[in-house]
Amino acid sequence: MRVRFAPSPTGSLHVGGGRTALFNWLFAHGEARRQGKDGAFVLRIEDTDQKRFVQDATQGIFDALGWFGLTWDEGPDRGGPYGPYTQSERTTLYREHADRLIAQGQAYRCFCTPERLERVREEQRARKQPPGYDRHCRNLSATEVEENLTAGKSFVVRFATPLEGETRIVDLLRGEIVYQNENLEDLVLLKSDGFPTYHLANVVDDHLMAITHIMRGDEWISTAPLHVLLYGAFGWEVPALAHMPLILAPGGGKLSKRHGSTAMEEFRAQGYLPEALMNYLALLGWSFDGQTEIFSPEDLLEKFTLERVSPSPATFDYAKLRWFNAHYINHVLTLDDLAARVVPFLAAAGLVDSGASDPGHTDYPLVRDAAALLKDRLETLADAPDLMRSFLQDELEPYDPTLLVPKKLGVLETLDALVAVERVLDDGLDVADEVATEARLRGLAEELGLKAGQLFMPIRVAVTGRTQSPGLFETLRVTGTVRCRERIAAAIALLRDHGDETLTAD
RNA sequence: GCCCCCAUAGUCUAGCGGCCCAGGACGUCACCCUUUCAAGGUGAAGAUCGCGGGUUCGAAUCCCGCUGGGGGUACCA
Repeated sequence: MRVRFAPSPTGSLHVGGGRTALFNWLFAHGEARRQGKDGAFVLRIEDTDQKRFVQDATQGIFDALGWFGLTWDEGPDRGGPYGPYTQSERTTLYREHADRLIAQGQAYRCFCTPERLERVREEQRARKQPPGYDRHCRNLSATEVEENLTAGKSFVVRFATPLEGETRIVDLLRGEIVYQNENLEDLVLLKSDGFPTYHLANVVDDHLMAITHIMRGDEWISTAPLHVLLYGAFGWEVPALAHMPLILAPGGGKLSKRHGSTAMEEFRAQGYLPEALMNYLALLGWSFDGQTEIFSPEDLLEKFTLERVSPSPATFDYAKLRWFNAHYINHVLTLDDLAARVVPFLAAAGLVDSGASDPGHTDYPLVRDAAALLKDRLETLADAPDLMRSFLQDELEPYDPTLLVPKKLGVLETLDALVAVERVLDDGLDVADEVATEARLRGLAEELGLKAGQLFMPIRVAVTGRTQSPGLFETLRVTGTVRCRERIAAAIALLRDHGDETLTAD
């Protein structure tokens, strides 16, 4: 069984496209191969629209799919027995096929200008008729065609759609759908610039590339009968069709920038793990048993069946994606894996050297320790710089001194408490020993007549610059005795500097 | 306007005639844990299965209509 993913390089890969690619990949490398069949996933670039072509988009698609974890068996970059896999390199093929249809009388040259087409449509709209091509050139005589040709008029090639009867398509997810031919149009197969439209190129390539199953977005379902008619005109067998449900935006309609990220590369940049995105996207339209939620790529390969893909459109839920991502960070990734993945984000923030993902690097142990403390509150890898900063730099970012003063405690008491902590550190307390540190600080709280929390909060703020952090003692341990000592001293100085105003305000 | 698709809680879904006065997950709320915040644990609220007709002893499940949402209606894919 052979499937294909056929994006057009008009921009970055949309999550909808990413999911279509995923389902194709899961079908070929999972379902097909499990059945002992040959399962090939073909990547084809459909760059037939010269106006919308974007220079580096193809590379961007390769990168996005590669990051996502999909591998293709045949494609522009790796070749294969049915190449070339880029449509702009196959234009003679399409022209030959268009000519063949003209010779068979199943396609014709249309010399109508865009202006005329527009005028016709407007008149139809004015008369409240369905807009569409009026088939003006469908019955031009051979001599008329010759005249136009010798006059050098530009033309497109249109398919001569049957005027009556019906066309049936079988969608694997929906069953049979019947279309009345009278409602179908004479679609353009070849544009005046000699490039094919999607319809021609797609049908020709899918056949020539021996594609057995077409799994594509739902937006193609209404042109499917035209494609089936085309297969028929060529005398080819129609591949199995399955239209994947659309992904909708939270408020309804298409998912666009307005709602948040839409491109695969954006999710990557925002610190989403490919396996979390894959898990989430797989469950948007597919389910295994309605109970299981967590599926590794291997699980998906093992469990995916096209049969269990739902035909109804699904709304993209950013909150649930975040949950999956946090879950993978916290419960699925190993610490070493997480540390390595977090480094690019930390490096971009200037917190560590980009080589720190190497276990042999001097910064690595610190990153790993910090990751161990913070993994339960990282929703995305991009949260890492902010949350891990205090462990990775000597100097703390400036913070509001009033944070040091806990509720129900005065500035002077807080000052006393911090001075006491400083003394404890000077007496040789080693924060590397969490148990000893906790015992000593709890004891200190008692000596000072404070609740543990009242002592812990000023320390936490002094050491991290914020009121929220992992457990205090592990935080101190990873921060290190020297930095702790410096930061306590800095906090004391800070409180003294702001003492006057704070005291009078108190 | 015309053609087509879809329709279970705010969201993703299980369900394919009786096991369902509907199960799981996200989100929400509460409680527990607790040095803060998370994470985790427990629990709760939330769906007259879009509406109306049928078919059937029996329907979320089958049929029809309606409504709603979505897609297409390009020399874009």
